[in-house]
Amino acid sequence: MNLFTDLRAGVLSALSEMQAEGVLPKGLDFANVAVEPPRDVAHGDMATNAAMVLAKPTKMKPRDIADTLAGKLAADPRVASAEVAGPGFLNLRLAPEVWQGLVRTVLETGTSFGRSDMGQGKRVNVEYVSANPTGPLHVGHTRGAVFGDALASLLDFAGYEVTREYYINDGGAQVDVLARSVYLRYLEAHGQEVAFEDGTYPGDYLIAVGEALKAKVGDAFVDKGEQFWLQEVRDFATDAMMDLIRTDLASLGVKMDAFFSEKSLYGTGRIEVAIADLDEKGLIYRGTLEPPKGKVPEDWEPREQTLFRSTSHGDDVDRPIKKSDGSWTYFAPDIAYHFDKVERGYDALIDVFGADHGGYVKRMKAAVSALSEGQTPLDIKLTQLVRLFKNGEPFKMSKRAGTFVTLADVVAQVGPDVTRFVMLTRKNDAPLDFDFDKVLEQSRENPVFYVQYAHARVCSVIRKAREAGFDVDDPTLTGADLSGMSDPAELALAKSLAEWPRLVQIAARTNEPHRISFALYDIASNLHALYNKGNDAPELRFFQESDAEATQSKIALARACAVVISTGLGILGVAPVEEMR
RNA sequence: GCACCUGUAGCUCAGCUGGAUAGAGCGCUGCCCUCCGAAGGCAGAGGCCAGAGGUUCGAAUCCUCUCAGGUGCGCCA
Repeated sequence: MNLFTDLRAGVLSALSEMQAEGVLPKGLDFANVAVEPPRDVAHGDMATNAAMVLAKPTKMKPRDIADTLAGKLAADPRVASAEVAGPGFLNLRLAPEVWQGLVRTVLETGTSFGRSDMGQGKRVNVEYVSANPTGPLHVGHTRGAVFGDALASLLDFAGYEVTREYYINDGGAQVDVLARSVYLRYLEAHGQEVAFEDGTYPGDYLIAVGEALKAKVGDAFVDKGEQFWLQEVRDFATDAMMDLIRTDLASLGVKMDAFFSEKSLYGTGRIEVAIADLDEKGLIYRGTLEPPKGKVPEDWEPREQTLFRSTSHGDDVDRPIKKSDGSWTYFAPDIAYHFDKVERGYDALIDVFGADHGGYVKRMKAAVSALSEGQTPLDIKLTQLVRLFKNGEPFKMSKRAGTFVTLADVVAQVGPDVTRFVMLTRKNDAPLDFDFDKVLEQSRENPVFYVQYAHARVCSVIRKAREAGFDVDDPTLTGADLSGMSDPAELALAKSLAEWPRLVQIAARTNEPHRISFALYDIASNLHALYNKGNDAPELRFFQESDAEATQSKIALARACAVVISTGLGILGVAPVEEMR
């Protein structure tokens, strides 16, 4: 149920009636007719732009169309009044029963309120995190992980069939570096003095891996050349790193449906197949790229390479898929990976990258467009930097200074729920400030607290009513008499709940889960406003000590609010709290 | 030099498929607690939506150009 689409259907049927009566010509396009909440509440509950949209094609005056439409809509029992305003807006005021019915609907449908079939079961693959398996996840990864996970849940809620996927970059040179670093720790575990030079990972997290390797192979690799151990240590180390990463993700409540190994593309002909597909389409050729304009690398010299004609699918320059020595560039396995995703038959692909991969977007889109012949849309969401603060002071992250902040650090300090919510309080393409102290503050400034507090308040009221012996279970609340719900603060809260299904759809359509956080904040502030109003107006309090019926009717609204907050937090992957401590 | 992202109140940011007088929090100003719902509440001031053109009945939103900040730019992933 979505009040706005319901009302829009009413508007459309009134419009076609007008066509049947000859007031409006046939064959009009109603696609741009919208029914939306007006920005200014003084304009009513709903507004439609129908008259203005249709004025031009019909060569009629907007106000004439609006007047006739108003007459028709006034006959709708849901509409209390319909007024023409401004340049031709039609403002609708809805009958109180509509809002009462809405609260009942929320209580009946529970956490399914706002679910939709918008996605029509289409299969979407959301790839996120995909961090190199060379160490623990840090703060930047955390944002990508939270964003991707919430987006996946959001799309699921909007009726898509979602796969959450992680691409393991275990095929490149960085895993050789990892293997050598683990080997050093292994030697260390055997009592040797080792030095970590440039090009190795000195992090402490590899000490345990070195020891585990010793436990597994004993001294078999000591004093042996790389050719004896590199491959095995590489596999051992990447497995260990992936275990670490999975543990990190689990601590945030992120669980992938699939892990895809880059390594599985090498030596199996899978890269070759993907490239051959592009070759058949005439998009692979040998050539030499122009040097980049402006700042040219000092060692730049023209080289003939194997190139992908990505410019034919919207890229700025063609991209190399083979290095000058004939080996694959990193782009080649990525093409093969996306080819695999296309072949798996997804209706849409989404990649979540860090902002530093921004330069990679066009070529990836070009590749998917070419591989799927334009059939599989790929949306790439970039998550901007996270700036860390402590007590309002910027907190620089540095591997060398040992102030490297990992996902595990963040979760350990503020908990998974706060971490997730805060990471979703900005849109993905804006930088995010994360202050370790502020996110734990209990004040209105802190959206996490504010939203959780709203939910906890409702729970507390319900507990109180139960202690008084009132029946405030959901089935009872659903049947409560809501006819007394008429205070502006009550109606404002009900209206913000009515917008929930619409907001979910907008968020899903734009792939922007942060809209959920803002919607929840809005609902929470309406609840707090109503609660505060109860200070001066005792008749508005949710808990009416001597009146079970009034309590049930008031709590029905509060409970509906809690249900929606809980639903929204569920999409964000945050557990609602029942009391603040 | 080119590409992508960003630019909205003093600060941090929302803003729907283009819709009416552009919103919130903080900060600022002024009111409101003996107790029963102040981990606060109510009200107010504060804007050339970076700038200039254009499209439109209508632009913060779409197009072009300019300016400022961030990110990236063949043989790193």
